[in-house]
Amino acid sequence: MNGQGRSGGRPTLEEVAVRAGVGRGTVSRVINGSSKVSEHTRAAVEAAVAELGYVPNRAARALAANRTDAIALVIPEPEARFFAEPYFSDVVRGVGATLAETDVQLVLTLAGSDRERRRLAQYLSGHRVDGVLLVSVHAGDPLPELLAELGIPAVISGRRSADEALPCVDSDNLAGAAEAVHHLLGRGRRAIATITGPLDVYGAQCRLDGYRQALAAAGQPVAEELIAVADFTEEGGRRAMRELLERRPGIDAVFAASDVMAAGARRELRAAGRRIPDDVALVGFDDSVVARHMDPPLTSVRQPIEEMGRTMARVLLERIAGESPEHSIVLPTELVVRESS
Amino acid sequence: MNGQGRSGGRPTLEEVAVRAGVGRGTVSRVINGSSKVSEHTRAAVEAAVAELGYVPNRAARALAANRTDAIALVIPEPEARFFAEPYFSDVVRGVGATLAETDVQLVLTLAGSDRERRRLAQYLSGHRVDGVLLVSVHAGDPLPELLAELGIPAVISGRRSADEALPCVDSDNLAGAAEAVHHLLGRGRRAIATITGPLDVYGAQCRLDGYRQALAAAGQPVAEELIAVADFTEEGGRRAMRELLERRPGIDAVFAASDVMAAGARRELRAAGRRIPDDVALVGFDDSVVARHMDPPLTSVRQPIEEMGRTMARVLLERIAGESPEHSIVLPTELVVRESS
DNA sequence: ACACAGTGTGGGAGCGCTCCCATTGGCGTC
DNA sequence: GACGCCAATGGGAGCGCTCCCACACTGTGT
Repeated sequence: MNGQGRSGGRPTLEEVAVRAGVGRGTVSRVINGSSKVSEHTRAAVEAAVAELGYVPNRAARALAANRTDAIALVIPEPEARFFAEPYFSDVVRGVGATLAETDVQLVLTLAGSDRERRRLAQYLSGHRVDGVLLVSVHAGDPLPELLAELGIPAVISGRRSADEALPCVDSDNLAGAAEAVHHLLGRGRRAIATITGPLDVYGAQCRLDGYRQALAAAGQPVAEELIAVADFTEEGGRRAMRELLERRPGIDAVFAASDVMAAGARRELRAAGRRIPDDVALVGFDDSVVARHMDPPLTSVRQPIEEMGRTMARVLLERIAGESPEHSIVLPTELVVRESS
Repeated sequence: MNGQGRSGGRPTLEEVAVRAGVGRGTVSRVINGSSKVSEHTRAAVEAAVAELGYVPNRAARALAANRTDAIALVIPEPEARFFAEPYFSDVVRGVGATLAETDVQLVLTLAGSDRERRRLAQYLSGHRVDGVLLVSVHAGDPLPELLAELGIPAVISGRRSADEALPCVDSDNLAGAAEAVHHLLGRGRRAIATITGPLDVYGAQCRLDGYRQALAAAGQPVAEELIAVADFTEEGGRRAMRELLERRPGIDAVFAASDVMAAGARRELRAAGRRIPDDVALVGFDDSVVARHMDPPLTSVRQPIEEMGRTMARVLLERIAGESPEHSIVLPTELVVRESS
């Protein structure tokens, strides 16, 4: 269409300045949308930018301004796997959506093995990103402390406890679980069991609390024998279901704290000759693919994962900009009712 | 543990040089593992690096060396969705695994909407990455040409035709499909239908060819009425199945070119009162979560997605380094047999 | 008439690295 | 013993940007 700068390489700020008949500083001001530039000059610069097809050199900018315009999304690999399958892509989509409006790069960092985590720590020490998004942090994880120490802005999703030092964005695990149980009560179920995740995971704890609260709110006693602890895996869900059936054969509903565990429970129920939902109603959590394709399709609590991604990115950008927004954000869940209940 | 550089900020090359009692150039050579440095000097520099906790400033390096040490993974969002759910995370894991051994960053770029694709083109024009990984490129996509024009190294997965200009890494769609059909033949099935993806997608075409070849190899005629074209969606699979049953009620096996379409087909078969696998055997493609959790669990063709990611990254790095490795790599698939066949 | 803000604006001084040329010193050679 | 050669090293010159100080100019008040 037009010459992209005669002398070979990409055009530089300097060249734009010459072309527009102004100084470097002025072009820089225009590029950065900054303050005081006369309307006339601004127009001239913008024209020159357009003609030359000027794109700022990110490295030079980073070097001079001592920032990178990049944030890292840390994925603790092993977890990401069972944490509901589309979770990962949904988070990325959400984060991406927010970043699309800025000029910030998303750098993906996998930290599965211990070796990789060490690399990551090293990496972050190099201050190669302006901020960090942490997904599904685990109990003994040193990363949050490291980040705090290095003074790198960070936002967590899947907090480790009620009082997390870093800002958090989470879904309302408690309310979601409560809604699920409330729904089962509404269907006339009375012997409602629950299969929980590992209770040292805060989210799992919240879901159990939600279960308790919903029963309490309905004036129902909470029988401890109706609570089975599992580990978010299918096999764990199955085992838990077996225990529950042994302890209380009369169960007529199960709230599983994840779809995958619900899938395990379903297999066990089948094996025991229980029909779903006729004999036992089943509700899961996550609303993952598994839920949609289960037989019968599984009623499940949907988390607004993409929105969580968007929100996390937004909060992080605000933090980086030096604003101190809300410390903890809880997003509402939604019960998706299907044939299993 | 030790002082991280007394004067506040991160230590610089210069400071390491002073500390080691050598010149900047020498330190640079050591850092970059480059050529001629005496054993003695190298040791001194390495000691200084360790003591100071020196980490090279990426921006400065990028600016001076005119490279970025970053590659982009372009995700055409809308596609990524139905292209088997874990696809995305598996590719990322593979790519990450390869990059973990280098010092190259993975920058994630979503390009769902047309607007985003334009942004992306703009972005790439800025030469902000050393290379690009393209996943699931579509027929009319201008990206590959743009990249070629800009002279940016790139690698594609999911090529658009047999002779793609850019280097490709794909799974062996044809052989995978053939194996699936062969398997059905081995189970004694004779009226084997297939549900294909959109035939302007090269991979879908290959799978259909595999179906044809397997039948031909077994001396079976290929009846066109046993071929139904769909679109990789569940609903499409369902419709295709309905057509097939109308055209040829005696079908005793179906090879669907994706698990999601197989799920659609299963629903239709159920509705028609056909039992799986007793009346009709069903085989899918992708070996996604859907397959594992279907009822009955679905036999499916597994693609080595993570390995594809690893390979793509490897090939791209080689390209960037100026080597010209294999142009097109085809990775073997694997049939995972479950109860549906 | 003068001083004094207040806008816009130009351009020097780096940011921390790589590239590459110049320099050093040790050693083999005729 | 002078010469050449090469491995090893030092350090200047940028890379393209942002930051910020200094310098016009224009007005306004006295």
